[in-house]
Amino acid sequence: MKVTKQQAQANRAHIVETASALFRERGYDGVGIADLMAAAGFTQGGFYKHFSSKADLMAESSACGIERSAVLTSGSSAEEYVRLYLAREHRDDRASGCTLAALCGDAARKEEGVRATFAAGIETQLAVLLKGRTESGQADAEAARAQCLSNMAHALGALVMSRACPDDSPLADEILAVCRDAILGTIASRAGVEQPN
Amino acid sequence: MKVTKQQAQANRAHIVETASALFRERGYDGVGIADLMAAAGFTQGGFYKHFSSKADLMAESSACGIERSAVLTSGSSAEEYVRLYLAREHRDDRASGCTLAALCGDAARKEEGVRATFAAGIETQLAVLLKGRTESGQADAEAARAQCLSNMAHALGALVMSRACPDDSPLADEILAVCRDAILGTIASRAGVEQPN
DNA sequence: ATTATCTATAGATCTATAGATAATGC
DNA sequence: ATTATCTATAGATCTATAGATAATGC
Repeated sequence: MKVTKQQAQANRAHIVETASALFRERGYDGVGIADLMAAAGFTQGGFYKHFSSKADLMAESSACGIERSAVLTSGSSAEEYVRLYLAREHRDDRASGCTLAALCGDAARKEEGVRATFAAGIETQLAVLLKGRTESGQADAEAARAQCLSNMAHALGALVMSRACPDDSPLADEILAVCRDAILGTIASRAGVEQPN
Repeated sequence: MKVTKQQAQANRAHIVETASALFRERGYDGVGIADLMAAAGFTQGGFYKHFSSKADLMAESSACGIERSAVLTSGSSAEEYVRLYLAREHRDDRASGCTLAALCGDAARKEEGVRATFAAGIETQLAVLLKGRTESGQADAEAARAQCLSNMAHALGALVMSRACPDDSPLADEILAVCRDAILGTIASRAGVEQPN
């Protein structure tokens, strides 16, 4: 029954990734330890050799999911990012979509450890969005940070509002469309102002 | 033990309001029937003479909470609304704050009935925001609707992101501040364009 | 007679632990 | 000898129902 240390580490990582997807899909309270371990191919009893508690796993799997999408999107332009983020495909696929959007409502009610992970994740995603930009002055750098943070909140709000609507609701699509255009507008107006410099 | 029909109706309404606040504070899955009924001053057994199921109450209490804030905010200007919505006081008081923001993440995973309530609530709130405005043409009316919907998503996103951060986190305050300024900017620029007409 | 509320409980969860098993690792 | 995983279960939930109680409503 015992496996090699290397295999045990791989099993642990697999449990974290399975949890990341399941939590995004059903919420922290919608996934039991037995559910999760079965989905990962194990029985529930083994869980506590890997994690000290469910809250411990909530923080670790959320950090993993946020890190994963930061890496995935680090090559995209701001415009591409917005278009993909506010697409129907993303809205309808919570399990592999944005962790911040899928779980921020749940995280707000969980212990400090989970929320610290979220704050760190927001900073990680913000760093990705700011990566291509090279503002010269202090004031410009602050303005760039403010604009990216505002755009993140705008896109996240659109996604969670759209998901709260019934399936195939026109309103759900309208929300994505109007916010996509509004955010793309802020990106375009910035390009218009800065490129001439 | 029995009470008058009038009293029973009042008791029912009181349970709905208690549920509305508790759900906003702890989420749908964070409030049990026994919890709720005790908070309202009853025992759990009486619940099912008033409601057919917990899901039934989730939809009704959410509709009640959304309706309540629509009425409350119907006298405010767009600017006042944004300032109150993105204030620390609102962020830190989920129980009496925006129902859409407090529960949209939960609602996304609940049955169609709850989500239909949310879509209707978004339209209700949108109607309040558009009330003072009298656009002449079809195109202007559509643009006004798009802008209000976009601003709603932006503000809601800022609130839920801020709430997902640890208590007293600088990032949580920063999110509120940058989004408040960004949204106020869209309102001011509209005023600048339209007032000269 | 009807019924709003109460007490009590059935049946199904869920987190976490205890102890057994069978493989690794020294 | 150690330990990753398994089976089994304790103890605490939670939704919903059954039946008793004591008041209203006709």
